Amino acid sequence: MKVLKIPEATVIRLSVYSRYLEQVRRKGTSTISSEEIARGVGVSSAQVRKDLAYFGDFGTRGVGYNVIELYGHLMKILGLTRQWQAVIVGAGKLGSALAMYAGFAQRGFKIVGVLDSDQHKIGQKLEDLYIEPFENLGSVVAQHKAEIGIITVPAEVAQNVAEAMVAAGIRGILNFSPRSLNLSDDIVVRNVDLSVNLEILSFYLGSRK
Amino acid sequence: MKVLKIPEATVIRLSVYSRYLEQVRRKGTSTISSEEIARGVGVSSAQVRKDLAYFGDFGTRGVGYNVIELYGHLMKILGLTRQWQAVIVGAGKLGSALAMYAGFAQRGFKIVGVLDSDQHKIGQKLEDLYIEPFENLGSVVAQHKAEIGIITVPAEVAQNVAEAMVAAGIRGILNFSPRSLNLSDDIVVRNVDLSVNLEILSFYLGSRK
DNA sequence: TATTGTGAATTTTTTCACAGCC
DNA sequence: GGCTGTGAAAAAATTCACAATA
Repeated sequence: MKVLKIPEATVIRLSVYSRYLEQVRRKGTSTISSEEIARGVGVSSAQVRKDLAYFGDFGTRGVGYNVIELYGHLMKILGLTRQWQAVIVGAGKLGSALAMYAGFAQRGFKIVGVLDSDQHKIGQKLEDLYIEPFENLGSVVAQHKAEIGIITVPAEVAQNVAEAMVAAGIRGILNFSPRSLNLSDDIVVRNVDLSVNLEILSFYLGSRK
Repeated sequence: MKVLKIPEATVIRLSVYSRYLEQVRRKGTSTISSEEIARGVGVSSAQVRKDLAYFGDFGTRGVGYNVIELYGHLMKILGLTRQWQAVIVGAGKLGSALAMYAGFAQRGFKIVGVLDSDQHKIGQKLEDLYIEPFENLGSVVAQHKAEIGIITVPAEVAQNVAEAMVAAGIRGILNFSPRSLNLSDDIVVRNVDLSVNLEILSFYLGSRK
């Protein structure tokens, strides 16, 4: 095992492996081979072994991987052995749904604030949170030590919101707006443009009939 | 220009270029260089030219690309000059938000049905749609000629829902559940696991401080 | 025997750099 | 003079294939 730059595709797959293992673990299986993991998530077994080898020798030749152990390693690698605090800016349909989405909490991501600049939305309740004025961003981030920001505002204001987040101390941004953000490169950004994903389906559907 | 296999990364970028051009077009700019597009979306200009070259010679040497023309080409390539009908199965937080999400309609994707098997949800109104029983899947798909299915159900039932979609005639699936789907390979599948994206942020945030 | 870990080979993707053209 | 289109070069990611070993 050598330490070097990890392909982003590897990081994505590690996250996928970890969920698959979580599920395998619940069934009580104690040992698993790279071949089984591969089948479970739809990649090659060599790929699984290569991905894992970036981080250590987790398996036993002739036997496979201990499910609980490997799961633990992956959670550690992914930084999921702690809780992360996140704020959402943009309390439209998507932002509100994400604020209440159970999937995030299950993996240790806690939404500590939902902000918007629309007077009509401010004060509305989303489960146990109230929508707050965007101006509160700095204090919410500071108070809850949030490090992750989720952007669900229209494209036109995404850059401004991103800059405000960075000024407030946010270090990583999940950007649902269809606008590429221009930020200092010590800020980690992931773009999740939902329409892009439908458009990719459209491309492949269109060209095959 | 040669016709050969298009990298998926290229398809993703084409979708991103098309949105950037839409925005440029609204400002009234008539001509744009690969360098400007590159800056606008955060890739290299050679990448932009290479991506476009898979599909044709759209530019003029010494001048650049005609914005409206190039936009039209991209929309055509992506299969977005028509409307697509889509059904959503799973009317939880996420599914309900997606059903009302304006971003899809803006790009020609029309949600024609939202289905769930929970008696408490059936009959509820989501803007101009009513949540229908999952059993209606076949008839909804047939009636509206839906070709795209969006899965927002829990992991345990995702595979079943996917198979029912395929049986109903769906050809492309956007899968928001954290489970890899096992389907005949003439079905186009895109996985959009929202937690995976947060976990990737977590990985990069964790390893840099 | 079964399965990992990993160099080497292969394939894919990106970048370079410049001829060709407006 | 400026910018595209594209072969060639470089870099990155994946697959192969097998020695190592429980």
